Amino acid sequence: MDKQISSGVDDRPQYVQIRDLMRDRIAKGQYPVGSFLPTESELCAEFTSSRHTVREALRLLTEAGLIQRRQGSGSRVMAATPHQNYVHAMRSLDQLFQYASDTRFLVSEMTTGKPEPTVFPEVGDDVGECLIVRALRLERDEDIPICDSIVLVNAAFAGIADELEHGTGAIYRRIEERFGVEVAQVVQDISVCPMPAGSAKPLGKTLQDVAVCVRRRYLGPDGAVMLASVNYHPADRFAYTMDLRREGPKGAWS
Amino acid sequence: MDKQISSGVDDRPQYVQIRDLMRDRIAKGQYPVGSFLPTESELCAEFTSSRHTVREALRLLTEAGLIQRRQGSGSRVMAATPHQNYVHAMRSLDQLFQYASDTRFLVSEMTTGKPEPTVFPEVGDDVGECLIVRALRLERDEDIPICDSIVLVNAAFAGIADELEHGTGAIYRRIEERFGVEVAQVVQDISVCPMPAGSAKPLGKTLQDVAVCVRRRYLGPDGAVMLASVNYHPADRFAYTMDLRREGPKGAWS
DNA sequence: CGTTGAAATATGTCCGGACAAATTTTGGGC
DNA sequence: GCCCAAAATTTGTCCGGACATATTTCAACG
Repeated sequence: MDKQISSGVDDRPQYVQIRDLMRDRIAKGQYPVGSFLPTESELCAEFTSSRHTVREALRLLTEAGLIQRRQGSGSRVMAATPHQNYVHAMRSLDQLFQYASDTRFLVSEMTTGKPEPTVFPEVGDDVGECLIVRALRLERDEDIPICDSIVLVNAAFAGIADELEHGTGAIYRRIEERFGVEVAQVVQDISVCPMPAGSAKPLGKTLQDVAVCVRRRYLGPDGAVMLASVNYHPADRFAYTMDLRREGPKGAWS
Repeated sequence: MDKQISSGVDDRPQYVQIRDLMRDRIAKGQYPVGSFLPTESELCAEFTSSRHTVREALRLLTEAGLIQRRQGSGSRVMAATPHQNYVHAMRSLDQLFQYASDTRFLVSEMTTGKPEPTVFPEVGDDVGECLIVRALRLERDEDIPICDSIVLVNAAFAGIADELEHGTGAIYRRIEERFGVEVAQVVQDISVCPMPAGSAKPLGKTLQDVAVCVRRRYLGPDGAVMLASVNYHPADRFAYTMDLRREGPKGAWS
């Protein structure tokens, strides 16, 4: 059996377990914002893990913006929960758009028919039968939904339906590989809107929350729409911070 | 002297040198998009480094979105260059906030007191009396409100109150000029939220609309908050479209 | 020819250790 | 009390190794 950080069976990697435990402690205020986490050595002792494993967990907490680390000083708690507070590299925003390769695609509905003009106003009226997929993207190793998606697949490529549920990676890329075609152009439209009724529940949000809506159209060399998608993201994932430091004072933690 | 990955003196960490070298190779097409990088073992041999060091470099390339790694498979090149499109888009989004120099500042309320912790959670509890200004920014030559602002001015700089209503330009800049101090650091936090009740009416919006919230803190050299502001923008000003016409690299757009 | 299962391959996880570099703390001198 | 140098502390970098797990390859089989 795998080594357990806390009681109960948990076959996830140790560093994920440690990260979650520390994240919970931070959220509960056991390590208040502004305070310092125990040193790596102390965490190694507590979890009976190697320094490498502990550092891996601390690195995840750093990327999540919960802590900041400084050589010679320690690990300081910067926020109690992700994405709401201040010092967070802009990199994280960029990473939000790289989710396709590393996430699970959980299909909840798959039908064929004409797309609703209100859902896909950009594809026009002259389209015929399409494959329409409703799915949730889940973060790797977690059950956290990244976005609720409605995907429209041109009938010519409806053959990928059988591998949508289990495959990984971007759908357009699999279409390219399987059918030997190439996406020539992608148009993306980003806006914010109230959380749609259909997306609130699967995303664990309410109608009072806000969604970031990302619409994409993938066009072939002939200009025809190969693929179109509407993605509703929980807006709080998009909060980000820019540190516009000008030659900051050395001792000052931002 | 440190071990050199390439010729010449370079005191940066090995994994940074390896990352840059691999990044250049990818950019030059030595490892084309879609191809696989050498295995970790091969890279260890080439650079005479440990696997840990090579993996650190590969991790950085992964975070940059240049490669994608899969257990059992290898490291696949996903893009020749970092995601310029998104970076560019973020920059333009940021430019939308460069309004301060060209807008009118319409003060509706000016008081002194302790800031509400819910409005300015980032300044902490230990602040004393501050100057608190509620104002609307109006587009130049128009009466269209750009955003609803709540500005917190450190008591030490409350003297600028008299010129707030008529001056132009960024407030922090005027504080710098008038008091001979310098802002050492600016931290900006962007998120979206439902339209706050107090901002809906002045902005001509309803509670069902969405607001883009921009929070800024201007810190002095000693780390003290000189100025803090919360700005609520009508979200529809921020919808925008990107044309990601692709040339060559098949990035991970999803 | 397709299928299955074993072997080879490649990355993921984890260990223990060593030294380097940055920061903080300590203590002596003024 | 303040300043400066030495010591202690803490994270950063790097090494070598081991086993686990996912994928690919390939030969044997039907």
